[in-house]
Amino acid sequence: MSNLFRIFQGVVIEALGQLQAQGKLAPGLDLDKVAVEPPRDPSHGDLATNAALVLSKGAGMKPRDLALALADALKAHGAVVAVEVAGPGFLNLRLGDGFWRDQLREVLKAGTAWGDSDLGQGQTINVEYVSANPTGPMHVGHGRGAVVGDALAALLEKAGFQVTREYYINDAGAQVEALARSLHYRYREALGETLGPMPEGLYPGDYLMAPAQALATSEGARWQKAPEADWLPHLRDRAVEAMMGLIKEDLAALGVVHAVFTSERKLVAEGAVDRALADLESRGLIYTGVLEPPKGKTPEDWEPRPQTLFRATQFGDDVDRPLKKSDGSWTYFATDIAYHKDKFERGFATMIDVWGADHGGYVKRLQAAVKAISAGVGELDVKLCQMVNLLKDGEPYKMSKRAGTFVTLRDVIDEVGKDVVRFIMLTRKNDAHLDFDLVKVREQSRDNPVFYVQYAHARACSVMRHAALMFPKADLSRQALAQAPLDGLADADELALIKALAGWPRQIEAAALAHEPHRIAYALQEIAAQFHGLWNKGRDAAHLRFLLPDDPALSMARLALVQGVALVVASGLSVFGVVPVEEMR
RNA sequence: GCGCUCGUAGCUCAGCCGGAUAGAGCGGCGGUUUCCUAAACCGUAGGUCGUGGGUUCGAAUCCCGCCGAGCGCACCA
Repeated sequence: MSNLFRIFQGVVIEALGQLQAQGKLAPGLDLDKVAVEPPRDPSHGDLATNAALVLSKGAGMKPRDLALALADALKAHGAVVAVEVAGPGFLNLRLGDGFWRDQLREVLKAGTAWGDSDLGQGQTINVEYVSANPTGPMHVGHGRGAVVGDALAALLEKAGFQVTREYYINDAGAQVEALARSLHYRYREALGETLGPMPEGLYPGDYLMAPAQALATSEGARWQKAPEADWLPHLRDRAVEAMMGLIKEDLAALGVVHAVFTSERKLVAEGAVDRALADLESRGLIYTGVLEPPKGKTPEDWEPRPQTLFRATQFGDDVDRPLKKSDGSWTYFATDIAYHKDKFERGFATMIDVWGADHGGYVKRLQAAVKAISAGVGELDVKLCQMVNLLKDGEPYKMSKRAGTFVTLRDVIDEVGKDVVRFIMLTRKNDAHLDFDLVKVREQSRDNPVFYVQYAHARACSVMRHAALMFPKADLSRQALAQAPLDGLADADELALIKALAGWPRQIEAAALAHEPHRIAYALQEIAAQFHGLWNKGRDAAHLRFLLPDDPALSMARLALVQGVALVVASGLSVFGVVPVEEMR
């Protein structure tokens, strides 16, 4: 465990135990609320604990008295150089410079594994993301879900969870039948027929032309005049296969690879839906009833009729939800229940789904279903991704299929590169709108976070390269730097940067627990800002420069810090699936 | 009408399962600058955290009402 805040939480709890053993503190207190965190204001110290505040009531002591007693106990710890009671009863701890320098050694020893955590204890988590309908290439919005899901999966892995990346193929509904008809249409064109514009409700994009041509070549005209019922299943399979091929190419271009692809059609064919619903049925959670129309917005063709309903209201949903369509087939919800039951039975008590925000109204019912099919054990977290506003130099870059300015995910990746796409997609909370400016993301300026963070890494690498020239005989490997004397690192900003690097494991754990990969982007920007700030100090004050030709020893100490920065930036970028650059072009 | 997501500085947004004087970038204002290759740097002004209650030692954070924005609302996914 490298999260020193968790380590010191243990230290505090141990100290409290000592007080209890000495009869200075009441026994049997609930210590769960005792937290150790960084103080808002660094001048307050390095660590702060609320122990006295949260325990005072149960202990029957004034917070300040408890704090003073705890302070005495904590002073015994070797790394602690000062303990102060502050405010209403906070305890601020200050750790010695030597402790922090040792933390930097730990960073160097760990390399990009710095921040890896045992928090998850190998617990399995299923992250389902993208799951775009196989009806065409991915657009930019899908790309956001892809990046968020992928980074979240990597983040959880770094935090010690065992993650399965999964894609659910919606290959069973009316949409893929429309896709099959669209393919048939293109197929007839490929065979030489001249048809008008694609009928309403079909997929008019030209991405079906190649699969249609392939179909015409390999299977000839046998489906050209045949009745729909004869060719539809076959063409549907061909079309889905082709579209999944497209999607996988797009994902590959983005560096996203799923471990498991689950087919809705296959799930239905194997009877998973029947089994899941039989299970619910046996527990009395399914009934036939008539739903009220939504108040204030009654659909025009509303007709009260009995439906097969799941008792979602028993699990926190607002109304009971239909499982069968009027034609007798399953609703999407019914198959989704089966799918999540399947995931649960495959060993995933914790499931995360990444969806577009327009599916927000669907969250409650599926969470209700997960509770129902897992006897309350399973947990579903849904991350909703808001829209991506594509801009070009501040102007809206409107996407319109008709005007031919439809921008696919692939277009954007080809234009700015996968690493830029990935990073930018993670610079906002998933549920906030995201502006993606094709021009600004390539600017080399302070307000372009991709550049700013990459530049920190490149600058650090640049300093290392210079060091190799300046001190040709020195061993600059991170292992060697970890052994170097670091006493020279004494400037306040240097120590502050070390503390930021030392706090990295906590950032990883907090982001992982919250299922919020975007926090890593902000953490990286802060570390980059501190590093650039330190570099800039060297411009005016020559004695603060990293490389001092006349002082190899101090240079080595500072190179340890520079190398530490590069490693932490690389550690964070690896979570994002972004390659750290060694120099800016 | 109901539900979901949200409402923080002029703009774009952070704010870590409640914590100590609310942060960053851009923009504004005032300076500095060609420097370890580095496309700048330093300083400064600016906020009733939509609003009204409540819980708490303590609320931007949790609960309720209201206002406003986006999304969704049987049988599409």
